Amino acid sequence: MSRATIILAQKITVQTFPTSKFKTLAPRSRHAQNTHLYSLASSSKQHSDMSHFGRSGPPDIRDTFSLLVLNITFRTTADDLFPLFDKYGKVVDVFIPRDRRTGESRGFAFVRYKYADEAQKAVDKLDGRVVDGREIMVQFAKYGPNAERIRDGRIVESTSKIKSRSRSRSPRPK
DNA sequence: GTTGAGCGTT
Repeated sequence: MSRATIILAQKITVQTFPTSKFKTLAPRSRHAQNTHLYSLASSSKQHSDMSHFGRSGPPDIRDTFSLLVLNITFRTTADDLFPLFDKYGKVVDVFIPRDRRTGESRGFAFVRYKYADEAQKAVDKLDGRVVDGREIMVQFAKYGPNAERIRDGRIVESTSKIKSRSRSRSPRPK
């Protein structure tokens, strides 16, 4: 109950965790660099340290439209792509697949938009643009969740399902 | 430390 007890406890804590132990976490932090930086769940734009790995799957892919971004530089990160793509619409998530062993980028990325028209506009505006000295190619993702939505590089889903920005949240049946 | 057609994580 004395202060000496607290000080003793602090010393024990320091001895239990030597500073050398933390070096193992420092070098390979590239894994959290390119993955899922932006999600709707987190209202604020978190930084690279925030990756929802460990949770169950992708953040929130309900009614999103994925774009495939090809021919990007191997050192281009999601932090570089997000400001560029977010200018043309609401970007829900940016994901860069990486090699599981080396952690290197595979040279392409997926950018998910919330609305279809904004995604289409990003394709028109950013396809062929030079990013980090390379000409990127932006197109709708052919495979994956919204494969049936895409025909010939455009969205052919029934427009009744693609509503305007006012998406009313229907009450969830129990 | 490099490379260059392609379609993605729990």
